[in-house]
Amino acid sequence: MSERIFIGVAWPYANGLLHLGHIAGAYLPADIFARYHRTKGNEVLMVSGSDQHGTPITIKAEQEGKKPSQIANRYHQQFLGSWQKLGISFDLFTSTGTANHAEVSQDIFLTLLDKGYIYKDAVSQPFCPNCQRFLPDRYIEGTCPFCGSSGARGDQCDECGKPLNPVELIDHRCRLCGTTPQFKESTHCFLKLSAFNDRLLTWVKQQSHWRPNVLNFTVRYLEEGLKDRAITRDIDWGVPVPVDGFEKKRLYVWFEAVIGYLSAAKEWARSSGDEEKWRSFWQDKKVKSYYFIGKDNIPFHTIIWPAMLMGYDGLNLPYDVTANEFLTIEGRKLSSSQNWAVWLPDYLSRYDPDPLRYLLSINMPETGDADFSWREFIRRNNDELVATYGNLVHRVLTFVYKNFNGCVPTPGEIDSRSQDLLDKAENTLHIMDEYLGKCYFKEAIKSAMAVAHETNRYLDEKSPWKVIKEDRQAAAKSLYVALSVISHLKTMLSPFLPFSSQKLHELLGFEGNIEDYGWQLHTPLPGQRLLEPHPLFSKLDEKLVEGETARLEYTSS
RNA sequence: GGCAGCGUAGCUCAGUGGUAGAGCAGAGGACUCAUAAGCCUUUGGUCGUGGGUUCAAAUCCCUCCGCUGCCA
Repeated sequence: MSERIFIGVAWPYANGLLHLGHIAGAYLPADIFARYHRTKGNEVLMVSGSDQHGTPITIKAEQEGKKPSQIANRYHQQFLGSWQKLGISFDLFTSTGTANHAEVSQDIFLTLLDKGYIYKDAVSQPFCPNCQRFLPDRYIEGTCPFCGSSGARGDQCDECGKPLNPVELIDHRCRLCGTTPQFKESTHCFLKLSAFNDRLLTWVKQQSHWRPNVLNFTVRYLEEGLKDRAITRDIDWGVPVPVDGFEKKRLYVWFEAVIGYLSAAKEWARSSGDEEKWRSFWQDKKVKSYYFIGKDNIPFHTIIWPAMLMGYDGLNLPYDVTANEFLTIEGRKLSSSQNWAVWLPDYLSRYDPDPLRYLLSINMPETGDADFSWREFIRRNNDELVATYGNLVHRVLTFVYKNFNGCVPTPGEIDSRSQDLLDKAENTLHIMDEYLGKCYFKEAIKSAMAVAHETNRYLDEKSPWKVIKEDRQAAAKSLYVALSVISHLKTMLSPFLPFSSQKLHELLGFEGNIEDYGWQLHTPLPGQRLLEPHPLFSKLDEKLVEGETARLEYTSS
């Protein structure tokens, strides 16, 4: 029975590069999940896009003397290149800068306004009399009242990390011209989150399949009680507020960005030629919607976005919000501003995608923070990916290629030891079904690797290189079984290691796209022609550890 | 200051009431098809500290220490 699965992935902010934390936290698990479901024959819609709005982008633009849209576009192009190289298979990766997104956001806004879930209220806002404009928190700087640093911003002090309100700053001033801001009344729109508190709590408590950290965090948040939040700002970069008198205001990013999940689905439908197709993912109650995000994003996806959807009515609520924990680098918290990170474009310029996908899969921050270190990366690549799996494939393929004219041998009758191994492979496929369906990625890939391990053991027991001298038929049988298991492994590992799986698919003499062969075992046929074997992965020199780690130290300030 | 999480073998991590686990690193061995890879055997932990509940605790409760995150 084919299912339909909607996959929403966190929207990366278009003011900086992607790093491994983003990948381990959201993009890789989402991609594994999408590939798995597509291989099973399910209909998948996986979308995301770059988040182009917000003051960090306008500040960066002003610093560089460019338009915000130029900054956003530059990073958007970078993102697209990274997805392609890393094999993150979005059905659509758009941005919040499209006319479609503005239209969809305004529709949701107006509907919520109309239903009374959005109301207007006056608030006091910092205003620069010289620039004649209201100032977002980040446009105010001054001296931090806690640590005395002179470069603190209105939202936070980078030096000591304390969050701040603009009024708390000592000697606060406009970041653009240095004038001391006044406080002026401004009318804004508020989302009436308080109206959804009870409904959300009832709904959330039914989600027993959510990860405990997501569920607990959300319940506690709701039990404390939601406060209404302003969803407009006095800025000119963003989605216009479709209300008279709000011409100089914009929708606040956290309200508008989550709507991207819906607007992207609509854009995807339009470009597929069937404008109404988005409905099959958003209005069919049987569809399950999954959201892959980092843990810092939980309340937006388990509270705010569901509240907006409840208020709008008629669209599917999230089925699961799989928030991953954080990735640390060499034991230290990742920090973009301190440049303590491994940047994805940099990684991809020097290494293959699958080794990274492997490491981040088997050491995914699913239930707790996980660490990335270059030493561990190289070790996992050399001792596990190359030695256990890659070498298994290579030793079998080269031996068969040399001794059986490059063709799959004919097995004869299968003995019980061989049958046990084949059964284990088949069982593992079912076990992985179970794990992947629940988004347990670590356990899933571990069980596949256990099959590779078992197959190495099997080969040593059967030692076809010795047996072939007296009993060619017996050697043919064990090699045929090994080839079969390898063929199964390429399927099991394909959501995790798409590039090498496709390569192995071809080495084994299969044609076309591995994904089209389905989530089932494909035994090569006796006589099937193999391609000349080449190793799937390469060993990495351990000396790289030193260089890469030093590079990290050097670039971080 | 409030809330939450974490602290398990040298390293990276599993393990939520019933005789401490995996991989890697270390030691020894048999093999040679393979990217000196693979296979077998093995060393190694009073599960952060102190207390409590229980027939039984890494696992539940409390104290403290250390680290992290969120909030104020």
